[in-house]
Amino acid sequence: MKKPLIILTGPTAVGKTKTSIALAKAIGGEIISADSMQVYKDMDIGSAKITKEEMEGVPHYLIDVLSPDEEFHVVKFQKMAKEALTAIYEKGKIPIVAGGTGFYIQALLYDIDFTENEEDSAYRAELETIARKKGAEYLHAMLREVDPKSAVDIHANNVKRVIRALEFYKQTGTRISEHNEKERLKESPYDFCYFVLNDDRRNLYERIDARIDEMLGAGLIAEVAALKNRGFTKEMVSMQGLGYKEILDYLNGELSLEEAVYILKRDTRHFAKRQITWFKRERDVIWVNKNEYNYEEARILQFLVETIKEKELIIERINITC
RNA sequence: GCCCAGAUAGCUCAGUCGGUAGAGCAGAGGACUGAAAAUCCUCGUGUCGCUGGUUCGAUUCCGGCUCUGGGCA
Repeated sequence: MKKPLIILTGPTAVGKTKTSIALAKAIGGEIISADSMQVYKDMDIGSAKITKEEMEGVPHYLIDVLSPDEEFHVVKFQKMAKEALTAIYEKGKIPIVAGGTGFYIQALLYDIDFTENEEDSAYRAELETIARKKGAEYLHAMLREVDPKSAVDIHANNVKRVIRALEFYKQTGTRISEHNEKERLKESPYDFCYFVLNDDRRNLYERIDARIDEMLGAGLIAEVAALKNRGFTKEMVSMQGLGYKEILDYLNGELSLEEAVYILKRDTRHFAKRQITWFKRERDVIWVNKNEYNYEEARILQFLVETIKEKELIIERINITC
C-alpha cells in the first residue's frame, strides 16, 4: 500500500504558505518545506520564511536547519525529507510538501536515485579550470568523448551541467544520460496529490514587485548586512538566493540600491516563470488557478480537500472547516 | 522669441553614402535527475513624429509644422 503524500507548490509569491497552513489544519497534516533557501537560519526576510506565529502550531520540517555557510543541495534535501516523512507517518499524520523548488519535489516524489559518492571537489575544480582556460567548447568535447548522448542533450554553454555529467562518469563509470533515462521511467512510491497554485501572470508579477518592496521595508538590507558581517560571501549557495546576491552587490558598492532592486524584481519574475515551466512539464499535476476561485481561500481549500478525498488518500482526521 | 540637438520595436538606442531596418533590456516559450532562488537554450515588422518637395523609389536628402531636451535672450 502506497503512503499518502500531498504536494502544494507553485511560483514564488502566489501564496503557498498561507494555503499550506489552512490545508494542514483541515486534514491533520504536517509540513515539509521544499525550499532551497528557507532551510537556512538567519535568512528570514529575503526567503519570505514563514514565522512561528504564521505556523499556527502546525509542525514544519526543513526550515531553519542549516547555517548559511553550509552547502545544501537535492541529495541532502532528499535524505532529510525522507526522514521527516518517516516521522510524520509514525505519528499517523499526512505529510504536505510545500515549497517552490520543483527539482527537490521531483527528487522526493519519484525517489530519484542519486548514488552516494564521495565528495570529489578536486575533480570539479579541475573541470572548472579547464572551462575557464580552454573554453566551454573544449569541455563539451570532453563530454562527447565519454557520453555522446549527454553531449547532444546538454548545450556547451551550460558548463555547470557539462561538469556534472563528466563528474558522474568519472565517479560511477556509467553515463549520466543512461542513468537519467532509467530514473525518468520511475513510478512514484507514493499515493500523491500534486497541486500547483498559480495565478494570472500580470497579477503574479505585481505581487512579486510588491513583496520585494515589503521585504525592503521589513529590513532586508540590514538582514543581508548582518550576514555579510559574519563573513558570508556570494560563493556560498545560500548567498546565491534572490534578494541576497543583489543586496550583497549593493553593499559591496557594485550596484546602486535602485539598480539592485530593479534587478532583484526582474530576476524574481524570471524565476517565477522558470518555476511555471518546470511544473508544466511534470506529470500528474493538478493546477489550481487562483483567479478561477475568485481568490477566495475557502473555495481553494475546499477544492484541495475534495480532490484529496477523491484520490482516496487515507485521511483519518478530516476536519473541514470551510 | 531666437539658436542647437533629438524624434526609429513596450524602454534605451544603432543604422540605412536613397532600394521600407537591427542590438541590448523588457516580454514570451523551452531545457533541467548531486550548485536548481542555480545554470543554460530559442523567439525582434515597427504608419522609422506629421506634412509637402526632389526622385523610378525617401525612414534616409531638402522645406514647413508639431513635440522633447539644452542654450541664448
